[in-house]
Amino acid sequence: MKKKKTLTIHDLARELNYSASTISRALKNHKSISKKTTQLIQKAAKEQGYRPNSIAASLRKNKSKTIGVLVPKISRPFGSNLISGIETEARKKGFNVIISQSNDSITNEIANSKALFDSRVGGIIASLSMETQNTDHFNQFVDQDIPVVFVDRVPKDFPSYHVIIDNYTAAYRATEHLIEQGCKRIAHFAGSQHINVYSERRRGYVDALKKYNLPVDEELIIYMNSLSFEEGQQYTEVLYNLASPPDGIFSSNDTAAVSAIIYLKKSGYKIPEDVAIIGFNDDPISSIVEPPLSTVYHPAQKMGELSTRRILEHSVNEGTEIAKEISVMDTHLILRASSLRKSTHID
Amino acid sequence: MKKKKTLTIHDLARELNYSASTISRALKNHKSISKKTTQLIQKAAKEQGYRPNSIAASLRKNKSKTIGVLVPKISRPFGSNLISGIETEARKKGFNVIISQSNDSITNEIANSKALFDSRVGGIIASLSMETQNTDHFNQFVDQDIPVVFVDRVPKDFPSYHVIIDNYTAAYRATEHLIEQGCKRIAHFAGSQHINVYSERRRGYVDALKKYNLPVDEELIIYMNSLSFEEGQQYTEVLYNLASPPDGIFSSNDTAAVSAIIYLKKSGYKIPEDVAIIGFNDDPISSIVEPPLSTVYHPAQKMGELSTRRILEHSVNEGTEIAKEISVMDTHLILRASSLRKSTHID
DNA sequence: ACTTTTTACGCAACCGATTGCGTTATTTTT
DNA sequence: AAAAATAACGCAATCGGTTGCGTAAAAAGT
Repeated sequence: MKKKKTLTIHDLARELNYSASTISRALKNHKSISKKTTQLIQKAAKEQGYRPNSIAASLRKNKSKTIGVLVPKISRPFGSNLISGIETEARKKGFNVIISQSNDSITNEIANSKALFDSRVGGIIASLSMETQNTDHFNQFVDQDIPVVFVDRVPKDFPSYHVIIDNYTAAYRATEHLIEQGCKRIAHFAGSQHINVYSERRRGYVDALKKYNLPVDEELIIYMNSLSFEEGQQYTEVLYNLASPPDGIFSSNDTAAVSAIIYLKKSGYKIPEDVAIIGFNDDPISSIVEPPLSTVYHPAQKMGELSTRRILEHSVNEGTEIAKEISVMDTHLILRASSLRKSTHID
Repeated sequence: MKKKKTLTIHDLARELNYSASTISRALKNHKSISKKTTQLIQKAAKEQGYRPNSIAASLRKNKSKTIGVLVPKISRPFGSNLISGIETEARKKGFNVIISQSNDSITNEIANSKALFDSRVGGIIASLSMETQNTDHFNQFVDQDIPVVFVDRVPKDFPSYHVIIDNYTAAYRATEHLIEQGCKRIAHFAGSQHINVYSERRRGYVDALKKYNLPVDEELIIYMNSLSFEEGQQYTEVLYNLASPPDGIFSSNDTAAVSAIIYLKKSGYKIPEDVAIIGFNDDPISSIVEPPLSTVYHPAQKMGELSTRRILEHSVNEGTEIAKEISVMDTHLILRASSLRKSTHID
């Protein structure tokens, strides 16, 4: 099994009696090379299956056509849809995508950021881990003029692009919807409050209650660590052992919302009559659970595409000053049976 | 915003009065450098935040610590779990993971394989697109002694590692289970038959029927293109407009199985009493649908981890002859309410 | 005390493409 | 016809580590 040597521009140069520079330029359609020569070289390259070594090009140009991605978990719908969007947009422009996941650990996030830096990515797209409070490990990129785009879970202050949704308004609308459906005591499944998305969702929830003159009862705000299925079940039980349990739940994600639906049905509650529920994200399970879960559409894939475009723009306008620039993407409520009470239709 | 220059070993060399070779060796704990010098250099490197340029190393060594991944769709549970497993295992060993998705198009698959080759990946893990019948585009890797691992959807003949499950036996067991539950007319949702996983599942289904002396009725075998939710609904309708509709369905994936459940419930059928259903994959929706879907556990994450280990082994034992070597991973039935008839318990 | 080995490092080529600058040969301009 | 401009290409340095080979000094062996 002898390794066939890969063809280089030098091999082509020797064979065609041109210099390596001419080969290189011809392959890039550089204008200083005559049409005839260019065609001849490109033909030969193609026939012999020449494949450029992008490692060499990256080294020379001191930057690679690669985008580094740093997300909490790839296997969650948000993570995989985000990455799918990034991949789609990146590949269109000939960029590769290197992925990494922090598993919501700051230690991993730091280690991964170093690995991505070492491979000299041309840009980085990151969604912060649950544990991340300090973002110094992203400074190395800024120092090198490598564009950083934070998406969804973003830091408070960092001079870079942000691609987010309006969590506050979405949460406000979701809560308002439950109120319109007649809910008087609405619980909220909240996440860690140092993460922007969860604190904003809580804020929207609280403000909606206030707006409609409903009391804000801290007893009804459940702070979860991971908003997992198990946590959802566990805290739903707690909630419905209260003296006066809630008649509505706004959950910060679909997983916990679905687990609440399943738990409550088993306990004999009617959804949405006894308890109206709305989630967040529009994960696949939300349309499968019975009754189907109302939720907030989360444009993960599109956020990935836009984040990538931000990186590529910067890559073109080399040296553009990086400043904080925020793109807010649209979301909307997806109303399904878990929150739509018949009475509404009768009204 | 002037770009800080990145520190190189040459900078360190100048500053510490050593040659670049010594710096390089010291950082790698090469034995030919004295302990004292090694410590001194490592200390200085750390203090000044030296970060190796892995692009340069890759060029020189003519191979990168990078694994290329080629899957049909990242956003499907199988794709994202596979990638998650790959990422986890690769990062442990300091390898990066470059991803790409074919969206089940052979054209994309070929283009992506070229892109991965151009970036000189150290190995490649691929799951074939629906359209792939010819795998010549993977020869370039073999020619360069770059290890290729095919996973799940694999070609018939290709001298490389394969990581698969025993689709035949899993399908046989799933069908057998339906028969044990009393089904006499079992339909099968099949995928494209040139893809190993789908033809094997069909084969297992057919052999189980034969084994139990049930007739194989081609009318009950539905060949779908994508096994999507929509296709599932569409063909379930066809199936239940037959003169004598089936009393059981073995679907090649969960998505179509779930769509059948939903369609059939809406049409007034009882699951599993009228129709017992079993799917394949154990996607999250399968445990959420009502009744919960029986299915075949598919170890996507573990398959990713094992595939990665195969690549890394080869990377260590440089020049190992690449031969066809197949790893078959365990699966098992997950039995839930969609297929468990009460009568069984009464027997 | 002299030879052999080992230790500790430096030299310089190399990986493959890119690019600023320079050099002819050919055209165009005046 | 001489000067200027342009076209078409080559030279050689460069990107940042890596590594085979060479060498001087120190240690070990006889």
